[in-house]
Amino acid sequence: MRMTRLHAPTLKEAPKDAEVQSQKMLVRGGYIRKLAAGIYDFLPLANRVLRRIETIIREELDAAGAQEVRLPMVQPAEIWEESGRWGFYGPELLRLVDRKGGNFCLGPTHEEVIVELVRRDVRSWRALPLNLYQIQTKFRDEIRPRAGLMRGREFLMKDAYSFDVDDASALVTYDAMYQAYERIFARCGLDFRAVEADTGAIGGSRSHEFQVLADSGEDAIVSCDTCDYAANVEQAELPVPAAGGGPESAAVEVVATPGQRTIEEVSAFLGLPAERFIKTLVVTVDGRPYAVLVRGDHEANLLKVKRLLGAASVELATDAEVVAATGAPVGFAGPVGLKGVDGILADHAIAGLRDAATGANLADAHRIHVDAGRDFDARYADLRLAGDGDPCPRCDGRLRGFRGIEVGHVFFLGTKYSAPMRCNYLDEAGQERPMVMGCYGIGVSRIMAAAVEQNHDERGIVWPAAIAPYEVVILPLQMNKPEVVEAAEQLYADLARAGFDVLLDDRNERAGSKFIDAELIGIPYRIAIGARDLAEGNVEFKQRAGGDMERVALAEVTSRLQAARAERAR
RNA sequence: CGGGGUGUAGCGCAGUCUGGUAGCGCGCCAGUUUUGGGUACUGGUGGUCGGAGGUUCGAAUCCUCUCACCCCGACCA
Repeated sequence: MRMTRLHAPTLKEAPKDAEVQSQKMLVRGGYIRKLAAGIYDFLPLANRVLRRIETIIREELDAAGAQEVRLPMVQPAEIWEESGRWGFYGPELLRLVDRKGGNFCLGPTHEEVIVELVRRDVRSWRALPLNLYQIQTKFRDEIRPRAGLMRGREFLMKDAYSFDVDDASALVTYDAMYQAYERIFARCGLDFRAVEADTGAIGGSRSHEFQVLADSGEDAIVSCDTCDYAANVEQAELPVPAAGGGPESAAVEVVATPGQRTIEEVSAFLGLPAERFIKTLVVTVDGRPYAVLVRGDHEANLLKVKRLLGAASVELATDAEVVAATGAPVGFAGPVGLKGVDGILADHAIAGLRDAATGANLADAHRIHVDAGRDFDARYADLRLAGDGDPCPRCDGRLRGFRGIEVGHVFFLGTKYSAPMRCNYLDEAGQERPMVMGCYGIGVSRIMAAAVEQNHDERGIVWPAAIAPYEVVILPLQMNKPEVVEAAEQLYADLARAGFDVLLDDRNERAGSKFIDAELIGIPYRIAIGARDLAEGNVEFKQRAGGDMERVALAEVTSRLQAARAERAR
């Protein structure tokens, strides 16, 4: 491709609404343009990157036995009512009404559509397992789209759905997809971790996220420094700590703490370290108030509360609800004598606490010398959020915290959709059974952004070669020197013939502009042709990812690039 | 949805307080010049000042309403 023909409008300055590096660089490099909040145009360079990612996905999924389909984006409400999600999904589901008054939505995901497709035509155990996937634009009306492509409303996604005869077979499929995912992200040149994850709104019983490690990631994950345990912090389990205990403290005493609400304030005021505090959160569980206790230096994980109680919703109580439950303003709740709640739940770390401090359920007052067990009772469980430095639940190692960008997610769904939607088959005994499903997503456009987040420098993008829009860029440095232009044209033709995706910067620009744009766009290999070196029959070869500038004979360029390719493949 | 902020040329911004009919840098077009890290100079193109209504002799500027976008939070996962 010639730069004079390529529609890649590069910018010197990033638009002011760009927030993260990937967004700034993709906009500046002429890859994307924003049309509306969370909705982007993909220009030719971006389209090429997306296609290369798609190709890797298709190769690996086809090899794993999946088949590609294309499903509608506009979906009728009926199938969502049947699965129970029409009422459940919330405003994130963009709903439409057609001219006849029929209700539809833009597909945020395709479980309903695929189940409708499969149950219609698949009746026999002989047809299973079946695994279908598509690569398609999805729409989720996010309340707040942000971070460019990383959390848009419209985005490109690969979604796959598997159907098996039983759990054992479905787990084999799950593992095959898990391994295909590892190959896909590795081939894309990403540094990632597969982590145990919550199943969330999709539902199901087993789930892993594939997280690209990047400081700008929205997700917090922990990974053991010794074994291979890794999990989203929302999901991460913590081992039950050794029972604390110790001598009984003095009798509980109420002390005045005027205006001191946060652990930090009270800790400073009373001169007690945060780990001697019992933090008391009032939460509303399916409409009923509960107290959740965690140590002052810990954070509660409300998802764990939700799972423990099997609740549909758990949220932090409003100020009014706190007052109703504790009789005191927000900031002074405590477990001692707490009557206004349906139950008191406490993290394991609370069990051994002696001589602790906590809210007094009175305005401007706290209690000290509080002993767990003596002064209050609670139901103990693992309720806190894991973090950097916490013990691993599987071995003696320590958990380390990372930020991640979720680029893939695999779910073991079981019969969550197949049972209510009657997606059944007949087994060998002629018995009707629900199919056992799995679903598997990859954020294709998000991979593009994540790759940039993980691979850039101050000058621009540094694409992993496997997903770069072009492999080589040729820069003729003096367009007024016929021999330079001629050599560049010849090399361009030769490299194309040798099977390289090559870009020729044939613009009548100065050398500086060409270098700067080539670095911004991030093409892995750069061949600069200048009159001085050319007189000796040489050109300059440089890899975007680093390394020194190499002087290479013009005739050797193709073999030098082939060597670079081979090096990469190792 | 709550809080905060911004809308003026393709991009980045000044002008708004104190009303007088729109400007700077970059880009783009033409020419000259230059040619190994965003050359220099000259000339030029380009704007319903987010939109509607109002006040006024006169509104980018003041008032009312409205839309869009961004940030923090909640939400989602």
